[in-house]
Amino acid sequence: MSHHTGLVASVKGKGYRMTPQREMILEAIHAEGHITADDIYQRVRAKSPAVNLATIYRTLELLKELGIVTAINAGGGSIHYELAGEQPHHHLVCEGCGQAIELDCDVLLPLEKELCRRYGFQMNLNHLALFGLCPKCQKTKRKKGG
Amino acid sequence: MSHHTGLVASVKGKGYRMTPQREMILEAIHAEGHITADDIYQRVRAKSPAVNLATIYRTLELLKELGIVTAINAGGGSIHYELAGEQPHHHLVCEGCGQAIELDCDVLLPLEKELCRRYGFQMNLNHLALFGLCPKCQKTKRKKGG
DNA sequence: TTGAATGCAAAATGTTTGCACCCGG
DNA sequence: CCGGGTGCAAACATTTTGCATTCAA
Repeated sequence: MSHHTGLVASVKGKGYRMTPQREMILEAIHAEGHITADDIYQRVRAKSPAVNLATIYRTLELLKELGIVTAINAGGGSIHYELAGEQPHHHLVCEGCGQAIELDCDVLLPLEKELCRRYGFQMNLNHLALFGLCPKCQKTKRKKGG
Repeated sequence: MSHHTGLVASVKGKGYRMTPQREMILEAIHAEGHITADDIYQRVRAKSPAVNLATIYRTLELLKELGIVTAINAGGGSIHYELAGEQPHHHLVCEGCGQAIELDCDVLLPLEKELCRRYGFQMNLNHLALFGLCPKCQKTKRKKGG
């Protein structure tokens, strides 16, 4: 009984088949929190070398449609995926080293309110990626000549 | 005498050559405000069919290094470029109708401060796109059944 | 049994690079 | 003149697609 049993049920419940590939993919996403298609591929291949990258992408597409995972375009190459349904949260993506820091969603509430008040704009809080520099890379940049 | 004369001077002033290609590329960015590499390519090709896409990318790379243009990763495929030096600004992008509302940058200052205080994260305020629904599309969505 | 799911290979997309030639300063 | 800039072609990285085969239900 693995930790993503509920997700397996989600897929089956919506009339889709559960395959070992899909189970491994869900497991990988669950384990990493957020992960790229290729990282899922590496992880799955470690268990089962025959699995194909196309399957990863097709499965991710399906899981997106089912609302089970969300895509995060963190910029700079590849898309990250994570389980939806987790309470909405956000990432601070470092433009220096690429790491993504998790961001408590309450940090954004004042901004959400203000956008609504000033522009009548209803901000999408499903998932947001903010770009910038993490503490470490700020230092590095200062050394190199910023 | 075109409108991007100052930009041409910027490039030459920093010891780089000004070529017809670079001039057309600058003109395209200036004309569109923000634009993808491929859209620059189309625009430039209309004037001068021999120009190569690789030149567009190499020029954009140079212009970025010189601080003349900024790259905006708006998610979903291709990177947008715009002239730097414009005062930093942001967009509220409506997921319903696609329109982009300009956003005063002072709205983001409290958030910037908080991210710095809580995470030591230095947010990139060059250009930000926030997604959501404009007032009109909020109404539409309510009608259709949201 | 049977059509959804997979593997494989090839294509599409966006971007980068090596190299010989060219031309702006 | 000469090194930076260009065109061209090919490589690259990520993602998508067509098709024959396989397997979950």
